[in-house]
Amino acid sequence: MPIRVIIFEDNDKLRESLAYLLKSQPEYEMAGDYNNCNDAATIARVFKPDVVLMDIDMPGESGINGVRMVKEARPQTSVIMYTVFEDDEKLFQCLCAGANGYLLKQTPPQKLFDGIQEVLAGGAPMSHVIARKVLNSFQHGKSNKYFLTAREIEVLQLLIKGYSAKMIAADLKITFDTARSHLKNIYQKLHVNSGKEAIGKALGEHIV
Amino acid sequence: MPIRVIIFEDNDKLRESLAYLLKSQPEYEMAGDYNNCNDAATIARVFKPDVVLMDIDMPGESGINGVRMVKEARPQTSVIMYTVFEDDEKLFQCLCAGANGYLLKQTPPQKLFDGIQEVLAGGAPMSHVIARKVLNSFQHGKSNKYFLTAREIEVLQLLIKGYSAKMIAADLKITFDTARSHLKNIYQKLHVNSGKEAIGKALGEHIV
DNA sequence: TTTCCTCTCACTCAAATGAGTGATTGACTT
DNA sequence: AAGTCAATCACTCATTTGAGTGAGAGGAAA
Repeated sequence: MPIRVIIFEDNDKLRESLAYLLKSQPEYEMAGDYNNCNDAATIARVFKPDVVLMDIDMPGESGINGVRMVKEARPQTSVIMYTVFEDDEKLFQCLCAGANGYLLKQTPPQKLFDGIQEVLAGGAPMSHVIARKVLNSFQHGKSNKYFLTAREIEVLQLLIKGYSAKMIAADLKITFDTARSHLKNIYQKLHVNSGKEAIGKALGEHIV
Repeated sequence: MPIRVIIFEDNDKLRESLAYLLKSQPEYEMAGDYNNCNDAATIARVFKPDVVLMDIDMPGESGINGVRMVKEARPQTSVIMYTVFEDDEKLFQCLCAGANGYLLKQTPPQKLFDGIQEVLAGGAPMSHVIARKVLNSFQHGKSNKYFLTAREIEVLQLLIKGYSAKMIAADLKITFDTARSHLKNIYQKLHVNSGKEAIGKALGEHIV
């Protein structure tokens, strides 16, 4: 019995070439390919795919919601994210939404096929970079979903105590500029634009 | 049966004149007067006072701990704080420690006697200023132990959302300077020196 | 009536902050 | 050997912030 695959990908060329590749392999059956995932739930229910390849950035519903919809409609379907982005935040959201794998588009087709086999075997195919990030997120005890480094967490903790950049620098025995550099990186990872927002987010989401 | 009173007050003159006043009234019995409350627990247990007059700022154990000790040693003893300070923070701490009344030292002796009667009748003698503060602290739903005004709470909530002074001003339709004015007042009441600290304290102590 | 408090607004000044950019080092991976 | 990444440091620039001080208007309380 061939493996039923559905693709959600708004880039027409990429989607079609992927579909062509899969169709050319006897062990796969293309059950459909779409340039948006607005009806992902229905599609999953009707065509009962074994595997879904899902892009993240698509017009209309994002692939993140796409995962959610597919998984709610048909939990036994495996969903593999297939995207150029390795955005930490989106990565985490996809995993929370129930994605079973996360491959970057730089992945060569053969690896993609391997990934499909792996996910069907109960595995979790991930690009190396992604895998490390996921693992790291569990090392630190907290819910470090923004992938802050150990040093950045230190800095964030001091920031929450109300320390200024100068005080943080003194406390950690680093330069003023280094402290500010860490702060800037933290703000980026947390998607905020100020220390105040960072503190609010950190305390609100129990990052530290 | 005379009312047994004990005074804890480090100002010798004030303590002695209070003691003298009380001794001159037949309905009161001075059970002791001390310039510190380090042994307040023992004293309360041994002399079983009906009422304790307690200063806040004393060498050694503070009057705040004094209240706690007396109340733990002998819960049926009524404790009246008698102090020059109307510091919001200390006021709150005293109330939490179990004080039954809070009179300012500007209170004339006659009012002090009235207060003693009131507390024995199950009342809660408080200077007017104090009374209002205590009431206000319950109007706003939260644990507003820093006596922030309604407006200040609004501002604080926006601050926690990461708003800058400029954004707060726009949101509340007030001037930039007024917004900053509120912020400065909030920092004072919260005993902090920056918005970051204020956010930390507010979220940490569930003020909002 | 007078006092007190809250909210409002204004001005100044030094310091802190956010942003942008770039560079070096060392560790670890591939 | 080449590449990636964390951590370190540096310099600039416009903006924001904390502080200090002062003041007026309206309302509630004594």
